[in-house]
Amino acid sequence: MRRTTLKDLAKAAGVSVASASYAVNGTGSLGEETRARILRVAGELDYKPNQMAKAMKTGQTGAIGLMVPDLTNPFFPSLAQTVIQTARLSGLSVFITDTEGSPEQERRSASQLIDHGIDGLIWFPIVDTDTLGPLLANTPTVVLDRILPSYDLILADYALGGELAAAHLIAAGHREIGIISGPLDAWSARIRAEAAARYVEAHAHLAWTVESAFAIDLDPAIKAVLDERRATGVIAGADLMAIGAIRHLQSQGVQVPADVSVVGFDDIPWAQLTTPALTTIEMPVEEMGVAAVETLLRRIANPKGSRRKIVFNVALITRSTVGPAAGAPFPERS
Amino acid sequence: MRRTTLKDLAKAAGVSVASASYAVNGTGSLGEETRARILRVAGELDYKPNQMAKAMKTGQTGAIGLMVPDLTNPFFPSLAQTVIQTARLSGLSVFITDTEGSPEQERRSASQLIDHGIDGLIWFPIVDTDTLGPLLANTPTVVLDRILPSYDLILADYALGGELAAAHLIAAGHREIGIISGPLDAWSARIRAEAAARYVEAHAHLAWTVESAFAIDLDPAIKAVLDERRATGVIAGADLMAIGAIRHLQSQGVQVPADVSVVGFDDIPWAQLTTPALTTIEMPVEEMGVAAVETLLRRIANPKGSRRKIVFNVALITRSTVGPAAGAPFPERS
DNA sequence: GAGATAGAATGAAACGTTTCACTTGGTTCA
DNA sequence: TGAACCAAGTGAAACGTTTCATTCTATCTC
Repeated sequence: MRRTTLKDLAKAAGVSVASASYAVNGTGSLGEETRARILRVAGELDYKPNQMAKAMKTGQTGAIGLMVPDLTNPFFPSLAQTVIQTARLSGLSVFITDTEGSPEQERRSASQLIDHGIDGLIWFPIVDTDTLGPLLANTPTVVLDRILPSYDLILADYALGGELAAAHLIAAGHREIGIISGPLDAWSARIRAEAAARYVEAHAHLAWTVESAFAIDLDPAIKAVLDERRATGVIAGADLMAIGAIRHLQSQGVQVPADVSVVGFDDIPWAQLTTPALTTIEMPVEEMGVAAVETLLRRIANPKGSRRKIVFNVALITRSTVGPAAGAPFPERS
Repeated sequence: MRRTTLKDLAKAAGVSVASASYAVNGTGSLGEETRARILRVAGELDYKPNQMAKAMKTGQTGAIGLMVPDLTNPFFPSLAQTVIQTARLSGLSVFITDTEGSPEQERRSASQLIDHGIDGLIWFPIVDTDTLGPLLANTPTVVLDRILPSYDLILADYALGGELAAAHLIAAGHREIGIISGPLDAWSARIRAEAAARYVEAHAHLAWTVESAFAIDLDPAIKAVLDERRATGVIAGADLMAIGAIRHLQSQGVQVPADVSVVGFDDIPWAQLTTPALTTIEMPVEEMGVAAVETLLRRIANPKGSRRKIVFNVALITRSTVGPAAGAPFPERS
């Protein structure tokens, strides 16, 4: 009833344990016919190598970790899915952990993963500081969406995204534009907001900027700013916040996009579902997930290679939350 | 630069390897003061037990698997999140795998997980047949939302849910009711549809039943049935399908709920976001996730114990997709 | 004071692999 | 003919733990 071990296999095939190991792994130098015989017997006995023993011997577990800040943010399940699928192609399993938006949890999760002996880690950090440096010293790691220079980096061109969003609103005639940024201690949020702000200031007027968590529920303070109606166009640093803003505006009887236009960021699946459907900046989640796994694999194979940084493109997805600036309450400036 | 091993620790503390092991694990019989000293040295050396070696010796990896059909269905990330969090409380890590709605993938995933040596498995099967029986023979397993009698089962009272949905529509005056069921080879879908149908037939009239995948995109055939407008009330076997139906109806100029009322099932996070917000049947995902982990832990501790079946309650969440039956095109009966 | 007893600590085997170093026997070649 | 070589196969150590069986020492009991 015990699982068959290499020793059982060796005995059954009448060879040494070493030969059995070589046959199973396709390594070593074995006669064509012996190898075939061993493999046949292995099939009959339904031999499956014990990964734990293998892991202990080789130090490789065949598992990688994926740390994301919040699985209920619909952005992350998409990412997780492609990571899982891509990893599977290489026979790797994926430990997923939700760091709950907290650097301490991040640290706990990381050390738990490392204790379990992962071969590598794909990490979507909460903030821009490398809080995990010493912990990850021996673990090949690729970082998503944050600038931590000591790792391989998978990014998207968020500066472009911010400009695209701003340009789109301005092209629609909006002159007073507000920005709801994500937490500024996160690179992706900061760069989006900065690029958008710069563009707005150059071509129109920046009415206000506020900072928000990546969530649908907006702070009362932010709602208050929205209620002042000083901007006819709003750029949100994430679709979740855009949706939150739209819902709030609508609840106050403000029409989107007739009264206020909104553009989001991320193109989460929900973005198509809202009414009106959300105009937003799309980032290639699938490609980023695939790139993350591939880069990790490369890093595992060659821990000392030079760091890699891959930047993906983003694109404006035009749906229905941006309309022409109507009854502009402020004087046009040419 | 090598990680400190038990042997290093033993040498540094001037004791045997065995003592070191006992001290670290709090087992064996050691003098109070020796134990303390070893632990202190362990702290200084930052000793971390090598889980792989431990796993090989004990056969326990401290990891569990979670297999779900589709991570992009927003129902599952919520589940995954609670499972991860609950597991973490017991120091367990979670392998997540997406079975992509396919029994073959399910089989592949399962054997991959087993090879990696999981201590137990939480499984949300695609269909009702135990396709994995032999594979899982030695792996403690709990099954969610399907009736596979040889495992521990975590369920919700979907029959009640179906009745609640039907009763709600009927109470609003609807007499012609259609059902969009999930795949009938899945228990949860079947039982919802059957209970709803039974209730409808007893108290009103069942206009039609169609079967759909758990997805937003509905078959043309289903859209055609919707277009016939033979029902003023629609019960969908999942929120995703309900949303799909509402979107289709709206695209045809049909008002929800003025012309047609819809109730969904699951109460996924999106349900609050649609316009109008979805009236649906809520199931306690968090509690189910927690129960799944707890049941699994119990089963791991006692593989031979009697099977457990936990059934959770469901509740109707009233939002805005159900309204009074207007201009009923069919004669009221009674 | 001798034997028994209990607590404290240790030695070493075992878990299932991988892999280095080695043997064996046959072939090649000068 | 024999040295050299090669391919095929083997033995055994090692990876880092856990844990059984054992030893040692000090204390207790009669």
